[in-house]
Amino acid sequence: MSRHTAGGTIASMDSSNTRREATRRKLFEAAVTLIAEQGFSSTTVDEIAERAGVAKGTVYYNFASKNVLFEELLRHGVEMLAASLQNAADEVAERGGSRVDALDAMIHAGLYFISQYPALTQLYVAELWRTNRTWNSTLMMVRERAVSVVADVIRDAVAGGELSEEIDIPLTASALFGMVLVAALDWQSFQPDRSIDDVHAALSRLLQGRVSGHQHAGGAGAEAGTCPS
Amino acid sequence: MSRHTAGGTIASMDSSNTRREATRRKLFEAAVTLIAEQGFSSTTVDEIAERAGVAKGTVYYNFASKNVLFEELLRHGVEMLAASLQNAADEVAERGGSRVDALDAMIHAGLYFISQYPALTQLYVAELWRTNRTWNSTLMMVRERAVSVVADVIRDAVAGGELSEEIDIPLTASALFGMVLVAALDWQSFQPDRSIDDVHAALSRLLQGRVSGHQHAGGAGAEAGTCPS
DNA sequence: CTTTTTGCACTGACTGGTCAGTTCAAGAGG
DNA sequence: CCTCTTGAACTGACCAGTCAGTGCAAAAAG
Repeated sequence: MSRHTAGGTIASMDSSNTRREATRRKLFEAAVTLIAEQGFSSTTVDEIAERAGVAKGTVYYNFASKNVLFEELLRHGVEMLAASLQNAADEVAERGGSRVDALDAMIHAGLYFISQYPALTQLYVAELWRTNRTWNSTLMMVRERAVSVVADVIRDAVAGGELSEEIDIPLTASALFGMVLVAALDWQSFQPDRSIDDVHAALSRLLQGRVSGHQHAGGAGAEAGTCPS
Repeated sequence: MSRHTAGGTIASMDSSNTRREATRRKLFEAAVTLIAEQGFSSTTVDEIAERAGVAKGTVYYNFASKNVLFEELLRHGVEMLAASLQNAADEVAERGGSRVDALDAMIHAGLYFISQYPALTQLYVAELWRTNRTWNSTLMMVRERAVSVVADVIRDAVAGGELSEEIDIPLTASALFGMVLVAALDWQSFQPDRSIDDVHAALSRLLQGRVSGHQHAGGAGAEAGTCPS
């Protein structure tokens, strides 16, 4: 019989109240910053424990291994990001905005997320394209989860005629994702004083093709030389 | 004593066809793939030596330490990339193309470079935004070197009236860089069969604002450029 | 009410293994 | 003969994971 709470099953789910859950959260927080700074391999479990203010044994009481701690961290993080992006898109849809507006809102949400969790973002970028790593499948899933939110909106926009049918949906989603990712990391690293709206406006401008002053007036040659055929 | 290596950095510059230089190149090649796969910390010097087909002692005869080997690798790699981008831009300029054409050519050159040196690219992405690392200043320099090539062309384009004066040059350069980087890594990782021109066309389309089907009146004219099929 | 039991959550010294870097004598090569 | 390479043995630091033990609050027993 479990002496604590009535049902053991529920007790383990019950996230916010238990002492254990608080410890896990502290460990996540400690791990994410340390790993973002130093990388996974050069971050020691002792460091994580110290930063979290617990003993090393506690880490192993709460997570099966350093690897498992990291995987759960990745999963937890990407759920937050995906939810945040999805939410931004949904809000625009409810308000009756277009899909393109939704994409724009997602860029804003992405920028906001990165500004809130810069360490988590650094960490993803650093690990996402690495091969031969034990947690590769987790990383795959994580990437898919994030990019597909963007791809879905693009797909809807194409279906609704808002975007050209000729665009390459997965590639465009990736490119968009990368654009926001790298621009945001540079923003955070090198121009942290700029406002999010400022950065957002710059990216929007780039995307909407309003970068060029006199568009394609005479510049039809933009890719004339590059087309193979 | 091992000081001959430290002092011999310059000496090794002039001798480009010595036996030693060949060994160094083999070590670079071995190191870049291993580190891209596993990360710096979890790649051992023994592994690098084995992959390069030399003895461990040789590694330390040629490089002062594992760290120094890595730093020289980073420098060497970014010089190749910067030269490649610059070259693409210069060729367009010589042919009398516009700056926007030069940007487009740089995207192509970037894609090509990444397809040629995927491991090097992975490695940069993984390390570029990391803080608190011994070789941080090297990384800073490396990033600056690469992005500034792009930024310079954008600046010229703005000065020449080809691009709007309202664009944010450094941020746009970063965003562009990130777009190509992430799209290329996804291409290599998940759709390696696609041709470079196909990927290039998709990115050009995204950039030129011709993604949207009926948004900008100006974009309609050039729509013929659906090169891939 | 008090005493005892139970077991969760946590502790931190310890272990066994790994790895960067060293050393050096014996070649290889040009 | 001087530069470069080999290969193996060695050192010492560092680190993931273990385990015997502690503290505590709630439940059971008295």
